[in-house]
Amino acid sequence: MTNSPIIGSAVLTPDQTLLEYLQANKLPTEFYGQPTLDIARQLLGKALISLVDGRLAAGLIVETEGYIATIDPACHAYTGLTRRNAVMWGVPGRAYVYFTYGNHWMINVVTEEEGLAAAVLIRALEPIAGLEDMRRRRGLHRLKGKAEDRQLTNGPGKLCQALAIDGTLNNSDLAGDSIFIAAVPPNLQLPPFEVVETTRIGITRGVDFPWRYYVKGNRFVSKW
DNA sequence: GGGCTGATTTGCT
DNA sequence: GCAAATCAGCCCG
Repeated sequence: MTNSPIIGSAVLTPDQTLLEYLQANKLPTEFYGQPTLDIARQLLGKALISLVDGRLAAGLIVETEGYIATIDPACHAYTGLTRRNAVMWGVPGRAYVYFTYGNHWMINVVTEEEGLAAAVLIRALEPIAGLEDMRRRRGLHRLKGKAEDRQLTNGPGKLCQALAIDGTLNNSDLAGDSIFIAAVPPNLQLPPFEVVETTRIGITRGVDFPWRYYVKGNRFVSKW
């Protein structure tokens, strides 16, 4: 009960029931074959779920960025196939998880057909389930309240830590069991929102591409 | 709230 | 060697 989300009209959703709903509403693999930037927009409001160590943790995607190797110097695959970026060249609907800055894992959704390297970086989530596990993994266990909860998942490194996503999940199927993306039940959906389209964060090349998308006004967005 | 800086490892040049 | 799709801590005010 302490982990159950309370949304809108104070409907309590036991985690077990929520998990069953999410598992039944996974986005189909065909979804990921659409153009990358369409996917980046459509992922807003969908849930990213992790079932690691038997624990459910999930959040609504509120910020994404597209990366497309053919024309984008900021894309890891821009200069060609390497061992690190190999998953991006593969089939759509997989997770490209990589390590950077000596500390942080990042999760991307692989898009486009096999042979075209492209992906959508998931940059921020609004937590909807498993908040106590997120606090523990983030080292925020003693912190309570909304101000601190914002720190759980308002950045790409933070959300991976909160959901226990690391390199062992690289190339995993996003319609699979460990991590997956799904539509959420009505009581957990974001209220109707506008999408802000702007330039990407933390890069030094391709800085003018307006390939970052976020939910306008959502407080879990990393930067606005 | 904003700016600066160190952390810490991987993989490419 | 060094830059990297970042973050936390510290300073300032």
